[in-house]
Amino acid sequence: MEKNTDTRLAIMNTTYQLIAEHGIQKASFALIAKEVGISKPSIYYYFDSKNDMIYQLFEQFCSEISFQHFFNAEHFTQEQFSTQLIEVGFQMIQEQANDPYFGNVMKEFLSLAARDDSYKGRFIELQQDYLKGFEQLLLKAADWSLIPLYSLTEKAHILALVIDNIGNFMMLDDTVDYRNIWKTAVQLVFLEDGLHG
Amino acid sequence: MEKNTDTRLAIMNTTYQLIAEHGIQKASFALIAKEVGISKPSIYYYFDSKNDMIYQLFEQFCSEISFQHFFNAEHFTQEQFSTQLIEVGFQMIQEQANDPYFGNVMKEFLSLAARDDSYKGRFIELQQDYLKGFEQLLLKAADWSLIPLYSLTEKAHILALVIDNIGNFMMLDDTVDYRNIWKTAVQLVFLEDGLHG
DNA sequence: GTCTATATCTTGATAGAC
DNA sequence: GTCTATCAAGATATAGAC
Repeated sequence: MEKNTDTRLAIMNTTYQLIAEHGIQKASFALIAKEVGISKPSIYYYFDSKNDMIYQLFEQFCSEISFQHFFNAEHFTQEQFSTQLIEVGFQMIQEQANDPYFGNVMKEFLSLAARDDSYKGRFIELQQDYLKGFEQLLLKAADWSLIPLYSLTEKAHILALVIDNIGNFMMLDDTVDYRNIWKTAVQLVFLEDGLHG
Repeated sequence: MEKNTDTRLAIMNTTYQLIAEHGIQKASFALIAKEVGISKPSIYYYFDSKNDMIYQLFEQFCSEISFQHFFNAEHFTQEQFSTQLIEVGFQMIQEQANDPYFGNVMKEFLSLAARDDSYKGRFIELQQDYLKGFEQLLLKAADWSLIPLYSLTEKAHILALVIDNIGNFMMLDDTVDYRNIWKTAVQLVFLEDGLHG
């Protein structure tokens, strides 16, 4: 039985928007059904329960914001390393700014993760991907003698913290030049006369 | 009529914990009353509605995490500036780590703020306090020629993003040395041969 | 696949006695 | 101030016809 029909996609897309607008709890099957234009019990043909449906949405959400999705180590060159790192950060900031639902949905999933270990575990994976991912990236830069090994891990984590939190700050205050913050963060990490043991 | 009784405090403290454990929606008046050891309608003697009560808790929560609460510009000296900044950050990290409910409650309020402008407005105030606060702090350091004016605003914002997000990351992964990340971030900002125009 | 009808539970809130 | 009793609304989920 093939269940990846248009109806199923319509339910998931509509739910994504309704979660952003009203939160998970208030995005009821009644509301979703009304918005999609079907009856409430029809949703149960595609999903076992509301929990099941929310979790499938969550899995899809996570796969689209992985470290690898944005930062591919193979695309970095010795000559343009920091410039490329700045550019990829810009793309990430832009992509999240272009999806008006992204921030709200993220906040909903984060509050879910605070109380549910399934969600929490997935977020831990995601976070460690970013922490380790930036570390691998800077190690590559160190191989090319672009930065020293000293404090390399801490620098990687600073970049992870900054790029991650820019999205949160953007939601509340859009008068700040976040691209410039990211650019400065990368430049500080790649300073020639940087921190030394 | 004096309503700041022990019962009122018990209700608020219990609610704070229950929100951390079950989220705002599932922290029902029935559950709160049971936990406090009173009947459900008794809560209405102290609060007009659930919204009223949650918002009062939110106001108290916000006042306890203001920039001024941690970073008082008058306590910084020319000789020990960066060391003091590192130390105050350590205290902030420690204080949040000591309250096991803090992170979860914060996530709940953030998801509320995504859909309610009253909450959102208060969070914007808080965020701008931190952004402006760090900027004022670095301006003071610049007056003392401890850092150049170039990229000063961006550096201040980097510090705000890092210290704020450390709390979020700590919740998911406690194997990372977050104190060292903060220390490195401050050191990068205060590098003698830093960024220049 | 999609529907109508309905069961069951939980919620925030009120009435009114003491 | 605190209680018992109760209401109306909204939630998830199921039964069963088409």
